[in-house]
Amino acid sequence: MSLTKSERIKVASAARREQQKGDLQSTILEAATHLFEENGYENFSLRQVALAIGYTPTTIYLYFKDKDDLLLHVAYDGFRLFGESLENAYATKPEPSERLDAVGWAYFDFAMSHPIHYQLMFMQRAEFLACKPEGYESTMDNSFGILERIVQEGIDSGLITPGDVRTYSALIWASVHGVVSLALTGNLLTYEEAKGLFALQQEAVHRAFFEHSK
Amino acid sequence: MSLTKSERIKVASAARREQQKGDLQSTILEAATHLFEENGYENFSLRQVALAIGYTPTTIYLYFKDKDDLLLHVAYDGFRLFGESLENAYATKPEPSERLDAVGWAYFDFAMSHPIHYQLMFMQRAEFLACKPEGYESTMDNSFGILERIVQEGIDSGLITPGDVRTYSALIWASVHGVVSLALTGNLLTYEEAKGLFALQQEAVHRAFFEHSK
Amino acid sequence: MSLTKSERIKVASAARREQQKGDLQSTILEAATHLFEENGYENFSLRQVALAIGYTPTTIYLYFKDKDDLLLHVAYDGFRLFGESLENAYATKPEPSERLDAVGWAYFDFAMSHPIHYQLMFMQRAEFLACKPEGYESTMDNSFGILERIVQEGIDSGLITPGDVRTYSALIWASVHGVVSLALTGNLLTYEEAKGLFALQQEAVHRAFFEHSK
Amino acid sequence: MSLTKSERIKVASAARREQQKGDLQSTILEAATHLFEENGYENFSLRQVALAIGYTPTTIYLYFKDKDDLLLHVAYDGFRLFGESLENAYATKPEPSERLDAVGWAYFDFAMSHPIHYQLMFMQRAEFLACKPEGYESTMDNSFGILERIVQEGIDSGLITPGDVRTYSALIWASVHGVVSLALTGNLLTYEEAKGLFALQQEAVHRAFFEHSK
DNA sequence: TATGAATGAGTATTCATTCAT
DNA sequence: AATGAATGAATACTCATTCAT
Repeated sequence: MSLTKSERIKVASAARREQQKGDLQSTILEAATHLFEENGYENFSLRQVALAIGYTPTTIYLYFKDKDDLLLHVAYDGFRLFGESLENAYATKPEPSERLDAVGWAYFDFAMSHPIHYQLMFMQRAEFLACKPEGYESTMDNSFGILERIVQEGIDSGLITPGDVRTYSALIWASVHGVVSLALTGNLLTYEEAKGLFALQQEAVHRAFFEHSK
Repeated sequence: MSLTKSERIKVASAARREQQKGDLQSTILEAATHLFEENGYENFSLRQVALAIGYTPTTIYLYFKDKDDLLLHVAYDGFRLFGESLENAYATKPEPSERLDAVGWAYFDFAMSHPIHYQLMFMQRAEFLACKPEGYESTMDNSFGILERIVQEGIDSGLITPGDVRTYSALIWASVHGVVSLALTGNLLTYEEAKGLFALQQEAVHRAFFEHSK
Repeated sequence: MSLTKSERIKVASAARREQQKGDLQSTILEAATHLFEENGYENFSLRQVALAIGYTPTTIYLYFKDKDDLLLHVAYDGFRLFGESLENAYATKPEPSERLDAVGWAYFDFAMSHPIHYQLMFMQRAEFLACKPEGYESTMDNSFGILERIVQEGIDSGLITPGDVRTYSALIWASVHGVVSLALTGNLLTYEEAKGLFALQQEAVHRAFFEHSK
Repeated sequence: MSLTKSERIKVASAARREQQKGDLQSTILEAATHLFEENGYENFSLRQVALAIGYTPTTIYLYFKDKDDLLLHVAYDGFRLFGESLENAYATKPEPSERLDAVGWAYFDFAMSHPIHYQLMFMQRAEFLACKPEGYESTMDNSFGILERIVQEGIDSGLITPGDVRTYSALIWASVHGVVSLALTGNLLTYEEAKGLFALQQEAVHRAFFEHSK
């Protein structure tokens, strides 16, 4: 395009403001999330976010400390959604075994429908797991916590051989993360293959932990 | 130092040429690999590679199509080393069960001692798995092939319940990849924790596949 | 901290208002002076001043025309303090010769204990000497005036060879300024060296002007 | 102007190359020096230098490490010229006393005809005195050295009371620097006033050091 | 085979300032 | 009297890449 930088900004600037219902912070966050999912981690830039919403790059600094802060918020929106999905899945079933199953599939579904997000959260910037931007609850702890809760429930009800809850949970997590992350990188697996694999993985986890429940 | 970029290149240019025994392609590749492991994926740049070996950035284009091509070769060196490690491990044992164990630990060791490489190969640019640069054999297929070979041997000798070899192998791979990739991202696990987890994972895999071998 | 700029302002905004006894103009000026002495001329910014006192940058424009105006006032506070120091030194002694000595050392001490200020006043923005912001008396004239007064007194009492008072004063000023400004720039002299040099300079000035007083 | 950034560059780019006789390094340095003298220390920017010579900002980095390195070279060109002027003045006279006089006026003349340079060298970035970019001799040491040489000669020939050569020299330097730097900052003195003052200063220095030579 | 010279696009960030409220 | 929202311009710097030689 043969438009000056400022011209391009003005054009975009015209087309905005109507969609600017909520506050700008949300607008930025949405745009950022969208662009992030479109361009991936490496090509994500503040400038593009600004351009996309028709504001000056400077403006973003009024709502987010810096690029990383914005990215952290993008990630955290993922954590929240992720946590909610798992929580919902957990709530749909009464039994530890079924719960593990449901939560597992919720995990899988989240990863498959928000692949870029999943990668940001668990593969590229996993250290975000440790930060909590203001106004957010630590949903990650909750997410992993669900797993631990289920395992504990399993042990309490005699379905799972007693052992270190944290280790058990980590093992389960690693299992599902393995399939999922393979599925997400490099088109190694089709969705169907990934699904089939995950189903087997789930079975294996169940067999490993709930064997004597039969 | 207060040296211009071009000056710095000249300085480096002086100190080279003697180590330039083999052809330049290898020299570049080695330097690239080294710098890549040092700086990581995001901070890897052609200029630094050029600087490191005392050549102009331009020169690199005589041997590699572009940055990505160079990176592909870096990855492939990883695949070759990876393949050899697994192959060696395989060769040390006669039994399928032991072989799976040995190969698994070789896998773990490779990932832990070449974390950046592992991430490039299997997490960041896993699509490289599908490309084969000229002059390379598809060593990846070989690597995954080892797994398939072991599984097939297990089935043949009646230790593993017959089934889809490819699926079985993928399942095993996903399991180990899960622990390893968790261990590599974001300081979520210490080396010791990762090792412990991997041991458990190995056990689980064995139980799942070789259960009736006892 | 991961606080947005506007958030940080709000936080600061909370903790203020109690210290805001006098009018805001003074508060701003104090903070500006402080920050200026801390960060130096080049890194002095309105935003930081605003942040420091818990007000919006905009607010500063209600009390000062622009950045330069604020800086001018900062400088003028320096001039006032400077003038007072010299005046005090002058008052401590009855004799022209002693007065010159005392005033000289007051000059030196001011420069050494307010180096950033001295540089602003006499080296970076010496044109400020010519401006008088509203509500200020031209204290600079007073400062230089002291010198002229002393010289005049010296001439009147026969201690100094009659001559152009203004020129004599300028000469003296240049002498002390020479040592002081060398001492302030670039770590060329230690404090002790500067002090020694200044003492010699003072002697030279005395010899030059009060020679026949003995 | 309503020109795109790249358009403006191209326009300038057209008008160059003919003046580009020597190598680009010199061209850049000249332009930098010119712009520096025009805009002063604070408004000196790499972009403008690039624009001025019709090259991309990037190009400058091929010849200078960074902004400061360029500035250092600008300063050093000043030091060289300065040193040569003093050296020449020194060479014109056989006698210490005359030499001091000649060198003093050379000093004054340099400062008056390269005011911005003088400020960079001795007032803003006096720490440059300590650095020597490659390919340059430390001309500053030489410059101050001339002073010391003269003083030593004066002592040797019995014209100057024996004493610490370095201190004597520093004292003289401070004296001339005092007048000069006053003259350069803030339009406090006209050229004529400065000149008159300097003449007096010179006299004073002579009287102080060569008194008994008569 | 290799270089030297140069580009163009892009990056995050900071600043003084304005305007409507 | 003070703010919130936003701007526009600028900055240093780095990168992959190309082209003529």
